[in-house]
Amino acid sequence: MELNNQQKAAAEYDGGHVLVIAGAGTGKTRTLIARAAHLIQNGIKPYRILLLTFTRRASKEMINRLEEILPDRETSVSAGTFHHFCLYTMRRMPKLFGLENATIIDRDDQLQLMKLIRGKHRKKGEQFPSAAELVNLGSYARNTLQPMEKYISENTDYDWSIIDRICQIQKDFDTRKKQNNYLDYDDILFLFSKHLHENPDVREKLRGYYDHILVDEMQDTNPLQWLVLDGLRDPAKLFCVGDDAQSIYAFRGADFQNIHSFTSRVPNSTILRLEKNYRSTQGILDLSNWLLHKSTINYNKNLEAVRKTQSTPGLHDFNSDIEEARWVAKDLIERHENGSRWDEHMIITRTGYGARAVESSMIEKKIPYRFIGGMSFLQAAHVKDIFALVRAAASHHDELSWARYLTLWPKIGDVTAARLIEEIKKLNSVHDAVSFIEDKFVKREIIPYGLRIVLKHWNDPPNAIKNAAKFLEPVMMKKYDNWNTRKYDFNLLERLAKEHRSLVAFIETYILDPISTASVKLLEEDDVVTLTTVHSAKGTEAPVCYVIRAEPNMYPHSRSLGNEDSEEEERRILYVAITRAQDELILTRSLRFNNNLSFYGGSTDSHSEGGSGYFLEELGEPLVEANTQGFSNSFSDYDVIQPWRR
DNA sequence: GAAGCGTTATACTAT
DNA sequence: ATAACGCTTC
Repeated sequence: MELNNQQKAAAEYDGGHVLVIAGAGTGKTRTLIARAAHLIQNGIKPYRILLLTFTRRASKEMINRLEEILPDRETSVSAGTFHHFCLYTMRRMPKLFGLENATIIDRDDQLQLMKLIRGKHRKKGEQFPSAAELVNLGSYARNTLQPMEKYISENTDYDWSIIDRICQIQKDFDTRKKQNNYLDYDDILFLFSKHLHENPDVREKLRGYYDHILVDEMQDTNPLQWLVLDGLRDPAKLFCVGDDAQSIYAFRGADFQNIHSFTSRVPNSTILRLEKNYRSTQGILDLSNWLLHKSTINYNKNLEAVRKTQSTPGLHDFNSDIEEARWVAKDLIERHENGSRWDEHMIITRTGYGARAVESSMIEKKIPYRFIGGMSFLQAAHVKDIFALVRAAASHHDELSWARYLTLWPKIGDVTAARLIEEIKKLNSVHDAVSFIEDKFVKREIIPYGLRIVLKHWNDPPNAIKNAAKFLEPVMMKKYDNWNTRKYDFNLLERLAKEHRSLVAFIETYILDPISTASVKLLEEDDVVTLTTVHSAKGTEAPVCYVIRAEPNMYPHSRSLGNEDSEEEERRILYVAITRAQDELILTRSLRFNNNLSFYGGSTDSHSEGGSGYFLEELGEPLVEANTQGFSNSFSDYDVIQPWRR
């Protein structure tokens, strides 16, 4: 593999711990792979290298590329996300961590559980933080290692009376999780890190496992994740790669400044830099540099292209998001007809919701695409129904799943289900629970029968899913009026299940790394346009990138207004979006709703102080080629039928 | 008292 | 598309 001097110095560094500060497009991934290959070639056993990435997608890609350059060797490097790594390490030694029958729960389950608890604490008609906010507050406090009380009092305007109650709710939430043997995302890291730091046996054992720990996207690790890394180092050496200008996970507790304190936090460590951009043309980088230079923060970044080809980003204005979407589809088709592959194009959106119009246009024009980061396949109500049945059969402590399964049946509502679950929790096993339900519903034996079916196929995931779906079909047919479009999803689910030996592992895999509906449907097709959120686009690139809805209230997003740090993070989000482009960058926006009106009610008058602070307000030539052809005073197109309202 | 139905509000990023 | 909410029915 060819490397430049800086990349080579990093890949072959033979000292203590290292932080590699690498700007966008400077060959971060390439250097990480080269580092792993270098270590293996010098006699390090692959399984003694731990590679932590942010998504499973990234770890898969790195392993594949590593196998390409080291074809004849054993290349099974230990790789995964922080959550994946922690969970599976604990699963391998369940007794050490006291984790034998844990069920992993996702955000939806957290919300569900929180709603139950909030309901008990809230007085009727009272304004009180939503379940989602309560979950967020708790999660943020844990990920930043702060006491709830301190975090809420310093960062919200709630009275002490409310704060006390929020803290009590959090305690109840934790208790409820323990009763149900639930582990949420934070618990996985928290439990792992707790044992790592408090139990010397665990610590010695784990520290002996690895010689080198390679970490991607270091700027997005939060204090809790840092605790995990910190406990694993020495003798293992850290090799962390990151870019402060690409830190976009503050909402999850990451602090872009953590990059700057690396050498003080880690004794015997060095900073190396990668500075040459291989990805983009200078025109794209000029715009990126301009964006960062307008910040009050000095990122000390000035990207310079190695590539000699020139291109100026385009800026296209439209009357509405619908016109904008149609133009993007039309432009894609033109490029495809001129010989480009679909997969050379990436459409980047700030929010999943903001991509709706574009998605409709793609469907309408039959452009193949996959959506990364949108609504997860598992979040669809009908898939959750199947999973509830499977999970209920896995654990009689899993109250959320039992509640969902039981309330699918007529005449069983929340209250009846809750009563039954109270009894079920006192039993000793799932089998006792099923027998109990059989006794309770002697005249409705179909209700326990579903559980029997799943248990019968327990060691055969695809058949368990197939039979569970078949069993629930009459119920779901009644529940969903668009059943015909939903039912095909179960074939896909069955196919996914084939790759797993146990039902629990199957479900866990997709809770830890959800897969979007569109990408499941396109498992076999690979020449597709990628539609992605900025957050999911991190680490990827494409020859042609459309940054859609690059308008006021999106960059910065209206929800961030008023908080300087949040607005600054929005700048980095836009920076990440535009630095994905290799050959061509196309910014599109519709100003129609934004000149005087706002989506969320805040003032968008960008000329007043503390206004929208729109990042592209003063953007013009020569940084971009402005195109206002699509923008007119004609309102005629606005009342056209909106394609997604079919 | 509990279930079930119809109406309405809501929509940022993610392991 | 989905969940919360209020109202009616059993």
